[in-house]
Amino acid sequence: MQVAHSDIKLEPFKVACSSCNLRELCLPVGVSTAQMERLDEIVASRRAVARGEALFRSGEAFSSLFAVRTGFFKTCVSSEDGRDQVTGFQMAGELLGLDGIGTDRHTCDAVALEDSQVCIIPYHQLEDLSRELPDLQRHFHKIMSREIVRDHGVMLLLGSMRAEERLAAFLLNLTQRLRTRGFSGSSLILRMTREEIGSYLGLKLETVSRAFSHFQEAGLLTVKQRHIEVLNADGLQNLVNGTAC
Amino acid sequence: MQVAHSDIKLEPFKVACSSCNLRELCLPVGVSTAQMERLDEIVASRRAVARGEALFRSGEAFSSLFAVRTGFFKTCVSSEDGRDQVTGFQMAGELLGLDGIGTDRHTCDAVALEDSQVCIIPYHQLEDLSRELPDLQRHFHKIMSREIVRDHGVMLLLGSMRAEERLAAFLLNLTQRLRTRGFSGSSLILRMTREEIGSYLGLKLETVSRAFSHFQEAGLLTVKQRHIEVLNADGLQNLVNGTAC
DNA sequence: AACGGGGCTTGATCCACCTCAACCCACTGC
DNA sequence: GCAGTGGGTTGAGGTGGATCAAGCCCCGTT
Repeated sequence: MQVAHSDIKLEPFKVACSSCNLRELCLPVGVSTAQMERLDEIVASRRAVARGEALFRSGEAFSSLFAVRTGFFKTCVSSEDGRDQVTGFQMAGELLGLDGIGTDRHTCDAVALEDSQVCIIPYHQLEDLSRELPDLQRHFHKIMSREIVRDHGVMLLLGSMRAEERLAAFLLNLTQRLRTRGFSGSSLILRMTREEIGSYLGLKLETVSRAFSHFQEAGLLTVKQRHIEVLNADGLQNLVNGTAC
Repeated sequence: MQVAHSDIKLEPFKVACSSCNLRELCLPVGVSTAQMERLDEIVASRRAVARGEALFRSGEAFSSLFAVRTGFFKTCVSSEDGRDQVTGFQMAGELLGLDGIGTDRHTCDAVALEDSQVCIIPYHQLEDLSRELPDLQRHFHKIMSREIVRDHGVMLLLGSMRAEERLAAFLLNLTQRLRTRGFSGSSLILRMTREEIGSYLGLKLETVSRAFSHFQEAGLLTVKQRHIEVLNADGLQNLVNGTAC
């Protein structure tokens, strides 16, 4: 074993959207290759975030957006009185930090659930560039809009679904996003605890655990720790739709 | 009385952000008076929406944003299986339609809760103009970001608060926004039904009604139909904070 | 004045989820 | 190997809010 300098932390390689395999998922969607060089100029560095570490915390000054390059994050808001709510889980190609634009301060915490890397997108440079590149501007707006639509979907879930429906919807959403990224979509490893899932879904961890067990008994999936094997995605979908009672 | 043409519906007057009394709340915040003339060019018309009527519905093609000029709206999403969730209430100066940017289709319904007027903001023209006016661009981004932050707040509410805490938080939010608009903040008239409040808060209308009655018994406010008089805003705030059990 | 209806209130009962508690399992460090 | 620890499961019992149901109030209509 002659591994040298193995714990490299920051960009040993040039970061470049133009050569990134996530460019069809991430910020550069719709930006021509010629224009992407301009984007490469401003998205010039990466940052490693170890599991459990925060990329940013609520209250910190906002200056950059972050694109998940590898790994997995959660975002959570908390109220003064200590209430805590996971507002989302982010995987490769997804943007973190949009909440900070409104007040120039981050309004939530972003915590890595596994060792991760993010690309740093200096926000003011992005604004400047998006004035020059309409395609970039358009897609950036779409990303923000979709975040709003996603949030509305979560409100629907929290406001009107029962526990098992919520968990089924959550699992289908996860597998869908994994499939978009070229993963199987039937076999997945949860990066978050039952408690974090529960917080996201407005449930207690015991309820999440029971729902998993029940899904397993019903033959919808198998659970082994954090490893989930989805056996009957349609069954989960029916649950979400209220078709199966 | 020599009023002629009194039931004018659409812009008899020139619509102009520059002379609008909502300009400190609405899209033009931060835009200089010189630049505001450019905005006036694209925000050229208004639309009246009668109580109960939809400004737009989920699935319709998206082409414009709307700024509430007068009146009151709700937005709601629904799932295939008929679940319904009110995602927000909008008053003067607030923007409607941001959800449509992501997919070029509206993803929710916007319904007037009283006779209302909106200013029409053709979206592509706004994009074009915001490339020329950095102040406009910046504020537009802030508006979208704040919508995301607001949604996170609703998730916190839906995911971790009990019924009375939710209603208290809702009322404080409403009075806060009314105060920003120059209203008293202690006396308000609800434009929505108990059922709509319940949908927004993830509760049944009976629960909302009981919570109101309980608040009244506790001397926090008086309820007469849709007329609410807040007597003890701090008391409501304590409820939200969990200070008072 | 009577009628009708939508919105609201209130009571009684039920049940989905929470709470509390015990225990298990996988992993880590000694 | 063994103890410690954090995460996960499962059970028993409690409860907040849903559900079901009755009746009221306000208002517009006849």
